[in-house]
Amino acid sequence: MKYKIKSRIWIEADDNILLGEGRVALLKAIEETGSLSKAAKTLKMSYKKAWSLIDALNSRAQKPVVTTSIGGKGGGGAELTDYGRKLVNAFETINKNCWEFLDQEMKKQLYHDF
Amino acid sequence: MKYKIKSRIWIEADDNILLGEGRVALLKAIEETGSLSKAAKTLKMSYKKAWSLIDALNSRAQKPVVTTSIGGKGGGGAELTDYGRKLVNAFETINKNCWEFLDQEMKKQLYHDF
DNA sequence: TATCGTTATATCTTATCAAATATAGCGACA
DNA sequence: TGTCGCTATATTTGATAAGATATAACGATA
Repeated sequence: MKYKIKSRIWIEADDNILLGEGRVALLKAIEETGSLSKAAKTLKMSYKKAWSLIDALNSRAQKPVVTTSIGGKGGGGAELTDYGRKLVNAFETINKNCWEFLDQEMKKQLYHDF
Repeated sequence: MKYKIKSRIWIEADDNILLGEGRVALLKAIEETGSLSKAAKTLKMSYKKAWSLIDALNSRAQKPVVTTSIGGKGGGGAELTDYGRKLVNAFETINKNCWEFLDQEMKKQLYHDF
């Protein structure tokens, strides 16, 4: 059997994307670097795109996910809120469980044919 | 809770997409109409795109999924093979199960917060 | 053998999205 | 008070995907 099953999950709020794999990766990079611009750089993403993603995320989430500061020591920065960390953890847990579930489902089907 | 979880699954063969929701919808339309061009029309898709999808599908699948004929009564046509029908059924079963699984997973997380 | 609706394919144009560029403003700190 | 790296935002350019258009070939049927 050479077939592989893949998946992509995301969370929506009011029919708009709130959180998907890309935003989760960005959130994790923000947590590691403490800055939106550095996070964007490590993900080889434009600052603008990173900012847009976080802006949409914050405006649609029920509580702030990322807090930012301008100026001051180091020029400013960005960091996750506790709520943001919870969201990331929940997303990654569900995503991992989904992969395992789908692998099982695929094996079930393999008993039959293909 | 206003958050909703969504998903998209697909099957790959040799790191190329074999079957996803779009192609499954196309296959079902082919089965209903007996023709690639009519199927494309009902899905508001260009014939070219439909043909490309089916061409990729047939060339990557282990067995033919769609058979076509040119000329003759009605000008020709397209129909699913038994193998194609099995693929469609397997995909839709897995997809439906995945949705249910994710809804459950989401509820588990809701016990905690959000 | 002319007609018809289909498959099959190439080419060109358009639209959409991503990327690049530019610029303003901020506040700690030296 | 000048510098620095960062956030925040608009605008322009470029690349890639999608769409439109055109055309050939095919075989049953009348």
